[in-house]
Amino acid sequence: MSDMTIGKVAEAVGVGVETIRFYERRGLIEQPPRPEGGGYRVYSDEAVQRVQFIRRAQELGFSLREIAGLLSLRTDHDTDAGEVRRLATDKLQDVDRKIERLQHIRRGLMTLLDRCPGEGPLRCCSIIDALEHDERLAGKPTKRKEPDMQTLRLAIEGMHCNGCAEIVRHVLERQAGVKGCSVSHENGEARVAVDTTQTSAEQLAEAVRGAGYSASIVTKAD
Amino acid sequence: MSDMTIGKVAEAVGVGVETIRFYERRGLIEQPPRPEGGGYRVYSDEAVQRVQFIRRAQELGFSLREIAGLLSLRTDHDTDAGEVRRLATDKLQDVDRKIERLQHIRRGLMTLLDRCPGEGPLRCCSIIDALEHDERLAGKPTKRKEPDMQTLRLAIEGMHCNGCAEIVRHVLERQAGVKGCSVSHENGEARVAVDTTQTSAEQLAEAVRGAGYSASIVTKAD
DNA sequence: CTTGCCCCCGTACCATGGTACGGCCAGTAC
DNA sequence: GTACTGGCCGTACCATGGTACGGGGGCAAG
Repeated sequence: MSDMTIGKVAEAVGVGVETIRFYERRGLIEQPPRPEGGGYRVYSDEAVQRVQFIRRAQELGFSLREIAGLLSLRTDHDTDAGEVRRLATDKLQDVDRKIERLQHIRRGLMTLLDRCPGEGPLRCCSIIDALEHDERLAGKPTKRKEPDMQTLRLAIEGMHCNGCAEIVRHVLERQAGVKGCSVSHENGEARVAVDTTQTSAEQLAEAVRGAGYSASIVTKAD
Repeated sequence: MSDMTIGKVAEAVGVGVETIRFYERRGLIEQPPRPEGGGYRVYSDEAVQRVQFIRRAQELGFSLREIAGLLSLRTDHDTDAGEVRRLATDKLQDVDRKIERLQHIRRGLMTLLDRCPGEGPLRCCSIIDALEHDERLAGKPTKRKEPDMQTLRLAIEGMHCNGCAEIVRHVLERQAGVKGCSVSHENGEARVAVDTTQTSAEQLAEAVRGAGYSASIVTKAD
């Protein structure tokens, strides 16, 4: 398996030869040893591993720049696993933001399709109409007047690990009006920054219960 | 309002001057009339409308190329509204595919974070480990062996308008295993296409209740 | 009539993740 | 030995949606 040419590596991983050279230029993989005078690159199994690492990380949504970071963390033996975890949670938030944005777009399209007759002459087309004149499209989701931000605290039982805390955090962050929150599995507590014109401590607690934990209100909105 | 320079138009719409010239180069807006010999561009209100049209369409997820198509449809009086609707539904599917892809990524990240200790030396890091050796990553979320798709029906009370129906739809679509659903505020009913190996009618009803509506099961999985 | 702001144009550049091309050389198979 | 496959290298190019820059000119107010 060792001593492969670039073409073999590319085939093994399922990418193009040019792609591997591209990763090399980007500093994601180091130049493999070569016979002096510069003949063919000679790759080992590790190189294949490395390229697969890159591909898997890409599937998780990491950019090449971020993957370069992951790879150097991996090599650096002082790295704490918490650091990697932090990168992963950052990426999760990033993905959530993208999903949120797409769902906003989705709602817009649905609204338009809802009132679209679906046929007839163009001047009846509600979609074109909306794009031309509309304040409704931008107007509808923007009509949140004067948010009232507060920080609420919930006591939560039943979280066994950080994974649980993570789940609770995501449940909370999905709630309307929640701008951010931190959940500690050690303390059994969540602190939630929330716009109380859009939700209440009760609703948040209920959402957490819906995810299978017990929740009670420590500090509620005044 | 008429006879504006490019800067005024840009300000009115809230984009950069360069952006307008860029749209012009792309053929999205035609060269406005100018004094012979070529002085400043003179824009009318229509130009502002047109740029706003472009921006709104972008907010709905259309690319500039697609917007060029929409604009020419708009000008062409033979266009049937059905054509526009088709473009919008195509885009909706497109958005749904992107959401689907992001949710796949999301599930992968969550799986990793679930089994991550969150601290300790790097060799214990399950995330790096997974990226290095894993078939599990692709394996875990893919190990949905033989999904069992069914259509369930829920009776839902408390939906006052299409906005409510929309909320319910989104709550349902967030549930694991839900592939699609339609919610009618008139009928007080939701039909949900679901993989019953991943969730149940009860869970879905509970999710709807969590959003503040009452839900009962009309047709459950067999 | 001069100052100063805005606009003109063409071109280059940003990030992102590659893909393509052309001329040349390494290695191998017959 | 020679033909052929495949690797080497630098550079250019793809789409996407702009942003930046520099040298020049229009236009209006003071």
